[in-house]
Amino acid sequence: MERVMTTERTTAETLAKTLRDAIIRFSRRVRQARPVGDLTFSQLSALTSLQLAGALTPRELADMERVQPPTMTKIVGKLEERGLVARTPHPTDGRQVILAATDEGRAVYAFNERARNEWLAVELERLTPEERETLARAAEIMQRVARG
Amino acid sequence: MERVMTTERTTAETLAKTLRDAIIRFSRRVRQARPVGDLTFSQLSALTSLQLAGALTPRELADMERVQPPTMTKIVGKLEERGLVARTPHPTDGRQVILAATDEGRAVYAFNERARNEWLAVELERLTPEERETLARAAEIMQRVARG
DNA sequence: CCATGCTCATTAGCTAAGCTAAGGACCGTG
DNA sequence: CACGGTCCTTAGCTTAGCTAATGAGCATGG
Repeated sequence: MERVMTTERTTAETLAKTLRDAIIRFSRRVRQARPVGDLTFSQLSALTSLQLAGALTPRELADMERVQPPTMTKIVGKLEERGLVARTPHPTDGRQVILAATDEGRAVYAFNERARNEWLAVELERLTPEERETLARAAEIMQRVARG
Repeated sequence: MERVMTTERTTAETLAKTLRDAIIRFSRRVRQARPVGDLTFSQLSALTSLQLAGALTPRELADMERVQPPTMTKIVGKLEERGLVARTPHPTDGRQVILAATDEGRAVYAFNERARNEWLAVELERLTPEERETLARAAEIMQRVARG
């Protein structure tokens, strides 16, 4: 029992390091392939959450995206500058605002949903179906871990 | 054939989005769990590469880490401030320097190799062996994709 | 030996995004 | 009404990503 736990622990630690390294390299590579002017990871992720949820308060969006509210204020500020997100007063609470994707934001979201020229999608296309399946499963596991 | 390719393309695009979302959430979560004062992802990754390679020029390290040289200059500067990395003149080229981990840097690396209290390692320990295997395989695939 | 083109690392300047602390407006409750 | 709590934003700081520029140094050809 002690030996089994030690083995699992060693495996988990090695995996933690391996995963961290892989993610940082992968993320950098994807970022480098992003055309200048396109939305950043954080912006696109926020827009996606907004689109899927319909409308959210900044607090809700920050929680969903796993950042603190001031960070989300900044990200949303950028999206708003680009006309992709709009704010309206909250119906019942004067402290709050409601964020929602604009028509243009929805168009950008839809475009990203089917970005045929995107470097990452092209690279993933070159993997075997098994490898893609592995990545899909890993993504699901990571989302679960991130939710805590 | 056309249908198969369309299916693969759709799958790859969906996977690209899924993977991006998972990675950004996961990365943020791991970052939030990092004790104040610990090395950042980028710093730890650079230190790891240095440790494993023994010694590198800034250019080599930047290439290995997939960033531009000025970025690596900054990251290394931080590591140097903390006494984890040292510079020596290049033996034959006056333009270059050699970077290597210090004794302290090696100790930090070794500590991170077996960080038993690290949040991520603890979380990974709670997964099934199959799930860990999936993540390990995914990490390998991501490294390969990142190398291009 | 000299001129030239190239390479190296760094600095400068900018952007983005992460955090905590603080401030002001607003809400809910006793 | 007073108070405690919540909301979003601003302020201030850090880290890290990029491109452009700079000055030192190297390699090569004449």
